[in-house]
Amino acid sequence: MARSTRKDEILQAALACVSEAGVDATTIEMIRDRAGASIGSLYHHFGNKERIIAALYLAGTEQYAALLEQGFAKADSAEACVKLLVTSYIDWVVANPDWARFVLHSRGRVEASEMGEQLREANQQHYARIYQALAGYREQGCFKSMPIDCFASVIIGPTHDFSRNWLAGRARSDLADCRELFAQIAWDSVRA
Amino acid sequence: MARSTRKDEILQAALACVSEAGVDATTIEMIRDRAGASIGSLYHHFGNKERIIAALYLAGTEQYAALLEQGFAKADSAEACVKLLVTSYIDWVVANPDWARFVLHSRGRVEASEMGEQLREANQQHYARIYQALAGYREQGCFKSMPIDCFASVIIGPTHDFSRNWLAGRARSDLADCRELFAQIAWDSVRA
Amino acid sequence: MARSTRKDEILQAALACVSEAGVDATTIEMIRDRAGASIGSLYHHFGNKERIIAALYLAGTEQYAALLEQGFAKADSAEACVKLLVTSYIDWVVANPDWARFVLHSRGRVEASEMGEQLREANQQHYARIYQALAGYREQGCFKSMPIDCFASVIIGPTHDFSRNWLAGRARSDLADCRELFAQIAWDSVRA
Amino acid sequence: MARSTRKDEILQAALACVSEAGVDATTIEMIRDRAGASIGSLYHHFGNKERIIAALYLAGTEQYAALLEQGFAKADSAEACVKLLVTSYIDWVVANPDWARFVLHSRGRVEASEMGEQLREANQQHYARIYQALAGYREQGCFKSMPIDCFASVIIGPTHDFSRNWLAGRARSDLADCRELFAQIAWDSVRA
DNA sequence: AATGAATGAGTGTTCATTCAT
DNA sequence: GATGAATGAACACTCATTCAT
Repeated sequence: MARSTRKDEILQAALACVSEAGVDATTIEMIRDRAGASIGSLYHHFGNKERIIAALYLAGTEQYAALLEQGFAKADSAEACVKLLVTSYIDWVVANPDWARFVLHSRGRVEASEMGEQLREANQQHYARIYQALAGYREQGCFKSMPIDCFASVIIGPTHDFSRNWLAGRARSDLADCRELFAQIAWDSVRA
Repeated sequence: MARSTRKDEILQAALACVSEAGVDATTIEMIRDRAGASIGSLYHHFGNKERIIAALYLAGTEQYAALLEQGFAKADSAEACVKLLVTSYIDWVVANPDWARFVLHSRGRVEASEMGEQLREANQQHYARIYQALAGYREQGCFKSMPIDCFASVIIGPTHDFSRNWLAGRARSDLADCRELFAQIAWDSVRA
Repeated sequence: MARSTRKDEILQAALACVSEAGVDATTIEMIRDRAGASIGSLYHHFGNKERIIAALYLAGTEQYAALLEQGFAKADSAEACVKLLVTSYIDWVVANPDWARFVLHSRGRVEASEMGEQLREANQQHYARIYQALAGYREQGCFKSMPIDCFASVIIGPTHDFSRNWLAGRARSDLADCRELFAQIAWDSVRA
Repeated sequence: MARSTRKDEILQAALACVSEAGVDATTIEMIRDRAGASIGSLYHHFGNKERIIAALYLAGTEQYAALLEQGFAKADSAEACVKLLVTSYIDWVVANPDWARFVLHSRGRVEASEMGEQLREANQQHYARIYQALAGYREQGCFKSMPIDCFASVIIGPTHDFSRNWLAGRARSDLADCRELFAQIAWDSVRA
């Protein structure tokens, strides 16, 4: 999709830096060094640091959204949809731990940045897509009645929490092994 | 407990700064200004910025641990214990949103710091206390069988996730109103 | 040899500062001010203060080494070689009092620094060159028998000592006027 | 002589610090720590850092002066006097390497300080004493004719130079072993 | 599109010194 | 005499950003 190799190289370098050192501790110089590019090049392509971080964030969430979209094509029941939210998230985290770490820890900062509006918009679309997929089942009374924001946290909360621990190296169990468990619990927690 | 007024003033100022601006954006100068102390005084009492942050973190988690400890005194069933974990967490977050925001976002940074070992130790004790409270019920078969780290995430995950959103101003519902809901779901998710 | 004007300007400014105030009392700001450069520029070119000092030191010793090398081309007797060590040192000090003051007072500090190894290497080459020039005469028995390190101090010691005093403004006599005296004494002290 | 134990303890601690780290790198806090005293105590006894350093310097030179004075009592010839200057210096350096290192490297700084005048006075007395001891022999024509400041450097220069190298760990030979050699060379260099 | 020298406000930190107890 | 909390000017250094080439 992206033609400019340079731009992608920079983004990859930025991800590696951010994953190792955290967003704040990552400097333009570190990214430049890792990308094998010049400072001028970074600024030519992205304008400033904030926009590099934002681009990284959006690229990360797009990946997950794409994975989810694929899943929705086949999910033909309330149960399948709910479990899909969990399993596709876990699949994405397992496949992209660096992206996941970054996205999980940088939401606040990107939201507060110059690019926050763009992010919130993307996020809204993301949630809208999910709610749209579930709206029918909801009206049919497939789910326990609860506020929509609680509903989201009940489904994905345990997965988020465990993923954070796993990504931080604090978990004993392997995330991939918990796929079915968390999916089942999510479904049990929200089914009517 | 703490005698030194100055030290506490500094810590309070640091909390306010960190809560408004985030850890990285908080400068020594901001804390100094807010505490009405001198730079030298900050360094006399804490040595460096990292140690101020770590002291803040430990003070925050101690509060929650104390609250939990009170609750355990009265919780006399598996259900009560599980629900207590949720409700006391929510109560603490609602009562101390600044501490909560800070603790929730700075764990990684403090763990990676000079004081990380001390923190991990405190954390271990914290979890040990919780597991000890639940161990008896576990052996009696009160809970679904699952890895211990998943067990923890299943109980507290939805609460953590929703609390994050609420603290970031992204929730429509009020956290306090979800107290019983999350407690009940936690219990339903882990009961045998 | 050096192309970068900026780098040389900074070094010249550093020499002036160090000569007036001493190494420790010289601040980056003083150098920056005198060089008419920005702080960033200093750090862009040298990395840190220590490396500025080390670069200065090496440049200074290179000058003297070059002067000595020129002299060796013409010195064709033991006496000429020994006297050359004294006279070229005095000539260098008289011509470059700032460099000399700095080199004489900062050897320990540079040796103890990050760049110490590089300095010791340069020094070793310097001494190796001198010993090589004298080795032949030594074997022919032109010199009194004494340990090599004493030999060096006997030749250059009075000159070093007086140069220190002269550079510190403590000498009544002028260094240049003592050229022949110290050269003759050096030769008399080591000749067989 | 000094009654106040505290004052001496502080001075000893200062010497140790200065010897290990250098004057500039030695902080009041380091001295305080080593002396087992309080900051207030240091300032009570000495007033400020500069005066601690100056006191240290003067104590060091007094030691050497006392040693020299003892020697003069027995030295009854030009040769004995000249050799005494060398041997008593070497004896003092060997017996007090820390003091020697400090004195050798801090003269300029102390001279430039608030206490500089006091030091210069002490120094003048020191040299006056030496010149007085040699004046008679000088008039008798025992020495080569040369400026008085060159005379001093010719006698003590090799010893100073070698002592510096020895104290810095750069000498192969041991200083004590060179006692007679340097004394003899000094005498040979200045005798008529 | 790329380069990298130059910029300078801002950061954490140090440390001699003061002074109330 | 002794203590140590408090002070704040001064420091080395960082780093996002600009811009001429």
